Amino acid sequence: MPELPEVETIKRELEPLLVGRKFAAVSVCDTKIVSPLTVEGFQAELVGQGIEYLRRRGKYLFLHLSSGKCLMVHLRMSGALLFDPPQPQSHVRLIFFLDNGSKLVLVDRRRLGVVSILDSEKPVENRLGPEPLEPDFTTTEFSRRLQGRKAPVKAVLLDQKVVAGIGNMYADEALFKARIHPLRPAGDLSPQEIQRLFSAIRSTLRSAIENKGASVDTYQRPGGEPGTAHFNFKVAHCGGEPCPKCGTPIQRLLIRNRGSYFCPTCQKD
DNA sequence: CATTGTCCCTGGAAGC
DNA sequence: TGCTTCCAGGGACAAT
Repeated sequence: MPELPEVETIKRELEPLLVGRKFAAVSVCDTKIVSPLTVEGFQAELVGQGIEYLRRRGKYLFLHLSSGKCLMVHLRMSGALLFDPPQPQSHVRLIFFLDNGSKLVLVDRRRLGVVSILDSEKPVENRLGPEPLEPDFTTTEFSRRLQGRKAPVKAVLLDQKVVAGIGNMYADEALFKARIHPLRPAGDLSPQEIQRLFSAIRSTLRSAIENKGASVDTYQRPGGEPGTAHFNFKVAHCGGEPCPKCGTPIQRLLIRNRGSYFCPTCQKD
């Protein structure tokens, strides 16, 4: 499930392969993914367009086109962008043919992924909070965004308007590292806890990027390789296993219908 | 505005 | 063995 580190990895690895290329043709294998555009409308926006640069914002990926518009891609749960896959793939939704004979294939087993053509990043930007690894994300800013919120801190971390790019796995990992129980009301955290969580979010995401993302489900990099970040997971998807710090079995509970993993000893209520 | 619940979607696992 | 049911979860959206 691509979260910030996975999308960042995909962006970095696709960048040298795509920038400077042109779209020669586009095959739409699943018309739902380009909705509300028609197949013809989607193709008309892309064919002949050059790819000038790539940008990631939260879990969104943008390919900026020579027309000034951009192709927005959100992979959601099961999407992947594969560059020149050697084997025929199942669940192919879109094929982008480039002017050098290469192709970029969007596969998405569960069909939750979203693709659209936008005039700018603005509509997405307006829905997102700060980038957790950029300088404008500070403890003061983070603290201000948690202020007064009564919802569980785990739920608030998943709110993309608070911080962009954190998903279920990295929220659990950051809370464990900061030793904070996922059900604590976000607005009740002490300044020390906010500082710990702030640092934990950043170090968890940075380390995951260094490890090229976590291949827990269907995530694969554009060349088909897995990431290795999941080998460092302490709690995420580790229900029943002993906590690496104290040996207590990792517990799982549902918060807003999201499976949440934590150590009941290290993360006190 | 903050918060909560529902829906989308499908392959694999679990249950009968 | 074969069928049905449940589950994973990001984010848009509606309701309160």
